[in-house]
Formats: sequence, structure tokens, C-alpha cells
Amino acid sequence: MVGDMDTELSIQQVAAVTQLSTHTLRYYERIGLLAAIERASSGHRRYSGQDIAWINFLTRLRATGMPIREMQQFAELRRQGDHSLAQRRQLLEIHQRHVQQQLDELNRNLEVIQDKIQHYRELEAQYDTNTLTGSKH
Amino acid sequence: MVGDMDTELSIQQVAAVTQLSTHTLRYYERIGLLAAIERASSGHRRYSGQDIAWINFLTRLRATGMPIREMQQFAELRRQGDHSLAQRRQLLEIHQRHVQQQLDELNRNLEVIQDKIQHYRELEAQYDTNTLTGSKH
DNA sequence: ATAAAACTTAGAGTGCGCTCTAAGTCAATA
DNA sequence: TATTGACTTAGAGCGCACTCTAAGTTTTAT
Repeated sequence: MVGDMDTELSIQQVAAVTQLSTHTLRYYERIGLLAAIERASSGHRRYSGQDIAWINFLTRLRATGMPIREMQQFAELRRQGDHSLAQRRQLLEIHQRHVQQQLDELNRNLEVIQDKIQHYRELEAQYDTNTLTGSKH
Repeated sequence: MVGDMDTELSIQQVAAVTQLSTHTLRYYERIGLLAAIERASSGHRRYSGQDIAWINFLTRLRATGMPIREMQQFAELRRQGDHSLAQRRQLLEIHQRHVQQQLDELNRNLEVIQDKIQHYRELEAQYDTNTLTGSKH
């Protein structure tokens, strides 16, 4: 089962497992996020297990708000091989800090929203009481 | 200091305190997020303390990914007064769940990124060793 | 053999949330 | 009084990340 890494998938199959559209997969290749996917003799794309793993990681970066531009830089560094390891790590460390900031902000905002919900609950209780006792109508 | 709620601010002042551009403030009013800001005799906008509080809350909703469409619904409910309290609360409760999902996903993705950083650290250490011992060049 | 489906490329179109421009009115200062 | 600057409106334009279309070739199924 180790050899599964060599399984080659069609664009439709990759779309199914990555949840990206075939349009998006071609788009990612075109703008250099994927760079040179292998072709079958027919010219059709054949994705390797490594390609899938890379696409999945890209998806994590996108989901955490990394702009395409930065992902392009990251992909370019990857293409340059081992001597770019430190730069790739630094890029990810910066991004990691951004994600932590997002988390902090999201947590703060969540609290405010929860406070508001609680506030509404109290207002509702009061409003219901007024309505039931017939005051003012 | 309680009377500060009645202070009326110009659009520039509101832009300064809310960190929104004057363009965005007019845009929000135009699409019904703010609805009918008072005007001075000159026709210039005059924002109340309540307006500012509302804008700040809207900003929290935006920052947590609520689409403008939904904010418009929320603003509309607010305009309808007390009898929409329960609906407003429900809308916020749904949004609250979305925010919690965002937080969960962000946390999962952060972990993957951190793992990748750690992986790079290990590869770097190995690469440096190989380089120093002159193996392979 | 032929039709339907899937693939290819280049490039146009879309939806979101602003962001800016144009044309004009009003207000404050030299 | 003149001019600089802030304000008004309606509507066009923009950046991002896709998403789709058109035109053509290849593969698969009947």
C-alpha cells in the first residue's frame, strides 16, 4: 500500500478528493501554484500522490487567509529545492503569526456577539412580561 | 459624561473613530445598513453615539465573516423594533455557530502549519549537517 | 462508425465588498 | 470676494479568487 503514492489520478478524481473544481485545479497550475503536472500520452493531466498532498497543504494556506500572491512565492521557493528551506520556514512562521492574530480577533468578536445574544435574551424576557401583563400593549 | 451619547459627529470624525472610510460609511447607509443618518441644516451627516455603537457592532459582524446580505436583514429587523428581538437573537445565534466553526477550522489548520514548520526545522538541521560535513556538496 | 463525454487551451465573466470619480453645492478663511 | 476644501449624490471601476465559455481534440461507449 506504500506504492499508492505513485497512483496517478485524473483531474476529475483529484477534484473529487480535494473538493476543488477542475477549473480551479487548472487555474492553480496556470498561475504557478502547481507547476507542471504530468501528462498522459493523450495530453490529459495525471496527478501523483505528492501533487495531492501539496494541493491539500495549499488548501490549508488558503483557508487561513494566505493571499494567492504569497502562495505563489511559497510554491516558487519549493521549486528551488532544499536551499530554500529556511525561507519557506520563515514564510510559514510569519503566516502562523497572522493566523494566531485571526484567532485572537475572532475570539474577541465572538465574545461581543455572545454578549449581544445574552442582552437580547434579557430584553425578550422583559418584553414578554410587559406583553403578558398587558402594559402599554 | 452620560450626555456624551448625544454628541453628534461629522463623517470624517466617524471615519476616524470607526476606521471605516467615508466612502464605506456612505455605502453602508446607501445599502440600508445604517438607515437615515441625521443631517445638519447644511445637509451634512451628523452621527449620534448610538450610530457609532451600531457601526462598531456591524464591524464585528463583518470581521467574523457575516455577508452584507445577512447584515442587511439584521439591520432591517432592528428597524422593525422590539417585536423582532427573538428573530434578531436567532440570527445572531446561527452566526455564533458559524464563528465557532471558523475557530475550529482555523485551529486545525494552524496545527498543520505548525507541524510543517517543525518538519522544515528538522530538514534544515539535516541539510546543514550534510553541508558542513561536505557530503555530496 | 458515430455520438456523447471528457479533455485541452486562451480568455472572458462573475460576485463580493468596497473604492473612486464626476459634477455640483456649501462653508470657512485669506 | 475669491478660492480652497469638505460635503452631497449617482454611478463607474477595482482587486481578489475563482468560474465559466468557446473552440477544438481525444477517449469511451453503443
